[in-house]
Amino acid sequence: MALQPVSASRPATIHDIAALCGVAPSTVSRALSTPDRVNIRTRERIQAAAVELNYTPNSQAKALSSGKTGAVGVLVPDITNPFYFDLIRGTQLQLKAAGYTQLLVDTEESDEVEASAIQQLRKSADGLIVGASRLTDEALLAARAAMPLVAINRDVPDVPAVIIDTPAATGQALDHLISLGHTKVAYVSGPVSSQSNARRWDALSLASEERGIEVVKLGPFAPKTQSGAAAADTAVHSGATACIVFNDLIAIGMLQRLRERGVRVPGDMSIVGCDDIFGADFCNPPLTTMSSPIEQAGRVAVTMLLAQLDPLRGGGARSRSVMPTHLTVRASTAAAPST
Amino acid sequence: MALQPVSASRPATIHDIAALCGVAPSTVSRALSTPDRVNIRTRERIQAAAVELNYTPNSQAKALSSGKTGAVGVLVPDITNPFYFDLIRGTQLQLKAAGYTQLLVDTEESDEVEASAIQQLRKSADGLIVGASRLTDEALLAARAAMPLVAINRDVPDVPAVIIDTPAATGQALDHLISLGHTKVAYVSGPVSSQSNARRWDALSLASEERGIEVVKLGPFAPKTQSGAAAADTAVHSGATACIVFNDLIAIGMLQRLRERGVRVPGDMSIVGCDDIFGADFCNPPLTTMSSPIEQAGRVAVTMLLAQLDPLRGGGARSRSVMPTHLTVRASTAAAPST
DNA sequence: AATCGACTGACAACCGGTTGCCATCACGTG
DNA sequence: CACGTGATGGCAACCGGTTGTCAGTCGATT
Repeated sequence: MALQPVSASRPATIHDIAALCGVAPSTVSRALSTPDRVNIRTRERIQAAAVELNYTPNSQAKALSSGKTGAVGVLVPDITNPFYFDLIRGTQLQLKAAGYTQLLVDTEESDEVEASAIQQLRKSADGLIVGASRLTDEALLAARAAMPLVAINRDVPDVPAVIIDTPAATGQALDHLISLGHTKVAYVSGPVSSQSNARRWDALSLASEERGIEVVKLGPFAPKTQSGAAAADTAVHSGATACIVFNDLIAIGMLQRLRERGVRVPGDMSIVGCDDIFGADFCNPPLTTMSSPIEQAGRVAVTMLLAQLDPLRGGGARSRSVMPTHLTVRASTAAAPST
Repeated sequence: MALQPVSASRPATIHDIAALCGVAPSTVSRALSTPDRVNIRTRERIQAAAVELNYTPNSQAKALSSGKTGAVGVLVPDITNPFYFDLIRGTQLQLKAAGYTQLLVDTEESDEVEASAIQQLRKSADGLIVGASRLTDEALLAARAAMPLVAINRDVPDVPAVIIDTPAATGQALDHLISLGHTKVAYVSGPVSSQSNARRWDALSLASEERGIEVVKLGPFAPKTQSGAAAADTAVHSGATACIVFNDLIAIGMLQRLRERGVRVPGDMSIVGCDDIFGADFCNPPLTTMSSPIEQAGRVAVTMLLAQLDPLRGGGARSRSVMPTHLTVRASTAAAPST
């Protein structure tokens, strides 16, 4: 595509094209959106004029009359959480490929902000992708009833969702720690309103029971590096020799605090993070963590949403997609200290 | 605000309210947007009905008739670059406070994508914030002529801009390295299309001349951690004992590569990054870098843009804002190795 | 009491498209 | 040659608001 300069004059409308070609505006509309409905010669004249006038359809007007906005809202609790970077990139790529615009909203980890954003977006978006919703099951179901929606990391019956299966990986993480000789493990938990957190803890306590090992729950902690200091102190005090941490942000914060306190990682304490975010590979020591295909999850969510929007093309749309997760072992885990 | 459940029925319009109150739609419109224009009793009846019907104005329709979209486009070259996280958060916060919606677009470091995004946004946004534009000066000026716009880190006459003054900090960085005894310094450069890169190099070569020290230019390299490997190898080969690097992403990548190669940082080679992004404080070793008030830059850009949009309120709107930058010394710089 | 103007509400046009419906026309068929 | 048919283009209503204009009401002024 040639680099069209942005002209300063008023953008062209279908009326301008119509006047230039001596046809009715409705014919222009058809020539551009339902080409078969118009004689080929007229159509070509119109298309040429459209190019000449550098015509771009007004998306507002289009949305108003057709009811389709061509936009999809993407809600995330915290834009600055690197976890969501990859998610956002995934949705952005896939939406763009399908000709949709992404409306990104930061819900600030608040159910109220989230609810009002959804309300707002009912008019301005065709569908929604909701990351780690803080809404109640009922509210999410209601939202789903009002408009096409795909949840990410939120498991509610009848709400289409992409689930990153970190609970399954917690078993792997625990086995990894057991194989290193750890006998007392702590789970450093995230926000209470996070369903991922609950699911992960459930899976972990079940797994620990099966394996006959003690796992204590610490927290909750906010999913930020700054929370890592408090988490680290609590972990040390708990007497555990290894921690499975809600996410890498907290884990990285713990790493820093532990170093300050002279607690060696992994010598004195092993740390397992979750998500394998940007930074997990170059922090000190590099973090053993549960790797998630986050960007792919974003792409899958978009695909599922578009299938809802356009059932014809979507075909056999899945309403639930579970993304596998695996443990990436780096240098923050090692044999338990000998007592 | 109460948590309004999202209802499944068709959203209410001013016509619904009008019917309920037995007035004309135009009166409803005025009651809500020009309250003074309507008798207080009618107004209150209408407002009550609006609340009861859970009315939300249709932003598309509003945009179409009023010409104001209530949205601002924010263009960044790469969403997954942590530098832009902070910028995005800054713009998001400030825009939201002013009642605007943020339309985030990733231009993929491409001038073509950027130009077409701007073209697209002319209709759907009231103004634009363009981060690190890849456009030519002329194209950017033309865009500015077509719609309100604030550039970030792009210095073009007559284009309002927020400039993060990293060039000034390069002098500090160089002095820091000189004081540590370094005599051969390399500048690891970023993309050729980046104006920040050019400005930084200019400032650096000027400063080096004044101080009578040799600075060689390496690169260009893409602003990604993956480029760090190539950059590190080139830097080692150049014989320099210290590098000032285009940004922290490349610098962090270099850190990793240098460790792999057994080159000690800062023992054998000192590294200075730029931007102080997420991760610069916890990489290994923690990075000496030029800290920028990035989130603040985003907020300032929004303020400047809103002043353009609403000259009445904006008052004495500045058309250029320079954000100071300072050197944050961490552990990636130390005395030059004795030969 | 007549005049004036402020206040208030309704009507209708408009923003830029989409779409149902109808009129026209050319063509093929019986 | 009359008729049916499909292709093609125009008209007008509509999406949900905004806004200019006008008419009616009412109190105040002279």
